[in-house]
Amino acid sequence: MAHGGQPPSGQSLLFLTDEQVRIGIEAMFFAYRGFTADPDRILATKAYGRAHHRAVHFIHRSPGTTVNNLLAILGVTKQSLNRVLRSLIADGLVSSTVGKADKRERHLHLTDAGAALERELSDAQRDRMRSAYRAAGPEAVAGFREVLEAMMDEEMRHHYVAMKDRPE
Amino acid sequence: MAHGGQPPSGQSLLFLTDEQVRIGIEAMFFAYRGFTADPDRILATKAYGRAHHRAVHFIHRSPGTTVNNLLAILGVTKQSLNRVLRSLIADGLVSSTVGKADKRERHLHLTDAGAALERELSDAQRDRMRSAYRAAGPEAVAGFREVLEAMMDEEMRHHYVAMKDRPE
DNA sequence: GACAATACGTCAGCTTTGTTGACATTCCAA
DNA sequence: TTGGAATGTCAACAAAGCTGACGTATTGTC
Repeated sequence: MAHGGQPPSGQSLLFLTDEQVRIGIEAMFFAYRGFTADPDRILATKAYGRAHHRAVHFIHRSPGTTVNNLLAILGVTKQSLNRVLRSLIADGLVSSTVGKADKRERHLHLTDAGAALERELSDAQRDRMRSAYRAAGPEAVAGFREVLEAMMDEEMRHHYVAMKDRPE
Repeated sequence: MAHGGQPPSGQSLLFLTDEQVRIGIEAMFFAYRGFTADPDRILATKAYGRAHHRAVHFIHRSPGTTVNNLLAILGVTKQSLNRVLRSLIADGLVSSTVGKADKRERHLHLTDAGAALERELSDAQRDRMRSAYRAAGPEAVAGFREVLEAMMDEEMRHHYVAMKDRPE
């Protein structure tokens, strides 16, 4: 199981030692904290949480998406998502309209106010991400994304690739 | 603020467009889910949660660490950490010993049972991380870590660098 | 047309993990 | 000896996840 300080089988595999992998694990932990810190600060002033941010983000990204589709992307139960959507709709940030082809479906859109919140949150998160990108350089960014993509569950990778390949 | 589809000022800055940065944000979101998925599955069978995993991980990493130090690394309140530590101590996974130099401090160590749990969780998480590393290659891994480090808050980066530079 | 499946919403109750605030204890240091 | 730091505990609460059950509207199928 490759425990302890055993030598790697070749020079080119040094990056696969337990020690190297552990550093990556800790990097993910500490970086994710930074990743969410700025939006969290904004949300705390508005009685919303990270769950609201995620919903707003993906509704912005896929306008008109259905509840079921959002459920699959976020990976939570409908009861959990419903609680979030209810407050966003009640506060006039998200609109829910009955589907034309299939009237069972609800299509979700951001209102102007919802779009404003989305932009405020995204700006904060993007600023940090952009700084990190600039500090690390384009080749590092390419590697960053490759490793993250390889780390995803199969289903999440499908969602990710589909969104990535669809221009904004 | 670089909104919309405006052209970047130069070819080399293409990776800094809002679109590129947004892809990175979504990659972080989806990848973090995979990152925690395997340990979460194991923890669910043991009446523990992610908070227990984090405590066990960093106690393993810094044997004898104090409660205060752990608090700074984990970034939670002492009450929240205390709840987790109490159950780990009660279950015989962690030992808490009064400090020799400063008897106010408690030094935390994993017991044999605690070390066994740590290894079980780390093995699962490392397997996925190692697969991702192998799939992406050493240069991608270097970029991955550069971007993550640049994304951290200043204080977290200090913790990270200190741990990174201290061999296991 | 009857009936099963789907999409959505909601109620109730529970868990984990975070938060504040208040307060006691122990110990070090000025 | 007194003040402050480190630790721990109790209580109350909130965010955000979960399961299970149920209702309604709509759609697809036999």
